[in-house]
Amino acid sequence: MELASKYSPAEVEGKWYEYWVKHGLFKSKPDGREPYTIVIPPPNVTGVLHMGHMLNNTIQDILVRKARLDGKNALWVPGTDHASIATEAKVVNRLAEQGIKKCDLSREEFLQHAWDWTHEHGGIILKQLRRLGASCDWDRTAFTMDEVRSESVLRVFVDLYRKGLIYRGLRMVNWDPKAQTVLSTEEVVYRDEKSKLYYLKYYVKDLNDIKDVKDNIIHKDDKGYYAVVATTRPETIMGDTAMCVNPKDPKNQWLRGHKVVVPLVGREIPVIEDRYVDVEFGTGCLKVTPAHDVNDYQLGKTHNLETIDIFNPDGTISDQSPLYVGMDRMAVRKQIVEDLKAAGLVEKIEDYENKVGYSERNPDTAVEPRLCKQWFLSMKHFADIALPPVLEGKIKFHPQRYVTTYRNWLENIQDWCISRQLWWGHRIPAWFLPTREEEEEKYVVALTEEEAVAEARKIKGFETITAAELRRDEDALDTWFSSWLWPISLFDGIRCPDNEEIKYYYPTSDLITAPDIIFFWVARMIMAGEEYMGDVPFRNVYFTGIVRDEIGRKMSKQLGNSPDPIALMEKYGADGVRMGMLLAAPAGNDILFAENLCEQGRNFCNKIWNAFRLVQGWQSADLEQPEVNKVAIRWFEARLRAAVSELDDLYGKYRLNEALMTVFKLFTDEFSGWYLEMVKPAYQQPIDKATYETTLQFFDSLLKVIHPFMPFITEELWQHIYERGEGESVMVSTLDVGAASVACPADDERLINDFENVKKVVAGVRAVRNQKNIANKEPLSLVCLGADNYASFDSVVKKMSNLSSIEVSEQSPEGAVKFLVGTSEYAVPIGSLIDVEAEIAKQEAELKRLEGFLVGVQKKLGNANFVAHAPEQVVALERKKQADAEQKIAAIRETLKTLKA
RNA sequence: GGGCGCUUAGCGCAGCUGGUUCAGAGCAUCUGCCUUACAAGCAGAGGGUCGGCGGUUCGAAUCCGUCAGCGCCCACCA
Repeated sequence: MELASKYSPAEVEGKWYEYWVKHGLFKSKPDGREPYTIVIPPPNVTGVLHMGHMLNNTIQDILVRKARLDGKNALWVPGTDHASIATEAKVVNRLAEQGIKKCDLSREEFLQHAWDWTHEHGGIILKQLRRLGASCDWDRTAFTMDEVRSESVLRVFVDLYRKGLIYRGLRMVNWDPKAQTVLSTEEVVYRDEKSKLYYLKYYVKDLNDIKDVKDNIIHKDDKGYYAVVATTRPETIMGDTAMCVNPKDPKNQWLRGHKVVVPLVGREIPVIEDRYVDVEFGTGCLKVTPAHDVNDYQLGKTHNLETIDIFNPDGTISDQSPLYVGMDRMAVRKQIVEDLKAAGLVEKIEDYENKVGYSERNPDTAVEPRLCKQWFLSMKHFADIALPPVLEGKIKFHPQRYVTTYRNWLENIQDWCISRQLWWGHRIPAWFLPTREEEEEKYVVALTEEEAVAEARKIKGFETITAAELRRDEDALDTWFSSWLWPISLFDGIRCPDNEEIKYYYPTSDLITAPDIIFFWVARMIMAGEEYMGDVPFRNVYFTGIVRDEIGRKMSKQLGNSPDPIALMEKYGADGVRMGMLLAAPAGNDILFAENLCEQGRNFCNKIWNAFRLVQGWQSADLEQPEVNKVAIRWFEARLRAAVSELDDLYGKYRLNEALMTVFKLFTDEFSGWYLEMVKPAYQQPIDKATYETTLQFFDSLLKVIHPFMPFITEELWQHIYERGEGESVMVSTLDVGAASVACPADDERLINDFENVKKVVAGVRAVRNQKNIANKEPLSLVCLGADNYASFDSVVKKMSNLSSIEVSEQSPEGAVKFLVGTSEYAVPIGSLIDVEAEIAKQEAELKRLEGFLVGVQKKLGNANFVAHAPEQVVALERKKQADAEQKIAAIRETLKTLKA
């Protein structure tokens, strides 16, 4: 078979992916083997693959493929998330493009549109993952809103309600005026913002004269006495129902017991006193708007203040306000400042920097604190059960430092607001009973309408109620309220807790995710796992970094700095991109992605491809095995074994980029650069059978070792290197590097170490060629001065540096360049080519370096304290260093003597 | 305001409980090679007083303190 000199991924990737799927190689069923399970962090159902997914899923695929090769029953479960708020926003936008408003549609009609959208776009991202090589068991593809998952969510809601952990209550919550829904505290992102601090005048009512003015700071103008209130949000003054000062504040004593007038609005409000107010901030006077600020709400409760909600859900001013009704809050801020100025009610305006909360999903929308009745989950209990497994190491975080983050969050946890004013999601299984307006609301929580009716009939006065009279809560649940069940619900462990699958696959092995959802998702999965399975949902959590561009900016659509993953894969091949991603991704650090990293991946593919071309072109014959081949094989066997055990260690520590680097060097340097060059027969000459067969075995092993990182090219070549049966695949093969048969691992180690020195000898000769411009074709000879310490590798040195002979001599020949490897000295006679001056300079430089080194060692050994305190081995080592250095120095002096003679 | 982490070669990083000639590999750079597997390659080379200062120690990139710079997370000061 004639092969192109370049690997072309496009021709092989699709083919092998189909092959894997066709033969069900990604599938898993419970059996007697040890399970290895990963559940995918479900991407948004309408999402499109981005670089973050690429990184995350590459890592998952590597781990799952590695587990398969280790003979485990590996399962990677795919699925998508309905992403309630994000998807609903997209649907609303699309409808808007068609001129349809959400409010004009019934719930059913809207949901129909949402499902249409889901069916249209849903799964695009999963198809894209196939392109990457993701070895998911696709038959198990789940959706957080499919039947099993939905029923699980509702059951859990009902269960937690009955356990008293879910409650409904009026609380100050975070409101997203654009999405028009409440958000959890975790969904609010605070950003530093340059704003203004407005100092407004609140005139004091009925105050004409002030008696005791000591320490007080009093403002007065021709309209009378006034207090000054600093605020960043002047538009909320319409909701002011008090002004507050600290009772201990000396400068504001004069305001105690008075009433002040809200500027522009004209409403009289009392001056209340509370220690909460910071005396140092602004003027020490705080305006209190209980409806629109969390702290003000608390003050309002303590001081029994009126609450005036001046905002509509969409962020416009409500008719509760005397002014600006119907205007948007942001517009009002501008307008009211103008109006206040015009009325002379602004004392001053200062530049100010403060933090403003924005909706995580609508980054341009400032969140509005709002008083709302919502459903909450009590978190204390969950924090209590979720903390120990992580602190005790039953779940390991990689990197470990996230344990602290996790603990801090759990120790200060707030109740979770789980209701959302959205339609796209799991509708809350609560039904309201008909009540009169002034009555407290009555409701029942049940899995179905029938059960709800039954429940309702138990309530006194509603014994004959019918389904038609019940009104189901319109709201949906927070998306994460379904995601937190994912590792359980995927195996139907909520509905059927004793089924075979959940018992086999749970707890899952590894979770691969980004650190920004540690609270949203990771922590809550642990809670749900402990609550419903009584066990952790996974053993390890590997936190990936954030994918940034090469100058460190977060990749985003707005910046346009995010490459299209599909285009990248077309250009470099999926394997190349996988390698590129991983090269940039040390565990726990952000990854600075640059396209040239994919180039490196592509180049590596090419390297493997060409190594295969070489081996594949060999003809084997019944020849005696040359000595050099025997040595090469012994060495590479040892080298491969060492690499395999090193890899196991690195995988265990989740240092995948280092593992990849190990594999890369093993193949490029050790195998291609050394092994193949050693056994390579002369052009068009046959190779002996034994070497040929061993080489194929090595290649086979190497492909297995590389496979988790680069599944496609390894499959392609693995299929060609030997005759394979239909359905066979490198991904389910087993790796045997004969580790068990090694009588003495130390032998391997010594062999590898010796070989490293042999490489240095070869490099020494090559360096001579380089300096003297001696072509590789021209054979040289090598003289080992004193003794040939690596005589058993002579055949290697000869072949690799093209030597005609290796001799041992006490005397250096005339016109030779010398070099040291360890303490052994070598000479390469080059006759008239020698540049005596240059050689002297070089040797003298080396001499100087060694003498300096020797002085350091001697100083150390001359220090009585060192000799007395340091461990014996360390001292012995220093002595050896000294002896070695002295020996080398003597050798160089000798060389210099002959050079100068 | 609290917490966590980072600072080692031009770049992104490794260096585990202090001691192998420990100051490293990869990429980039430079030099020489189109040597019949691979120029998407091969053979070589240069490059860092391990952020500053102080301490512990016989010995510090490694441990401790401190300062500086950077980053992340959490927090209701208007």
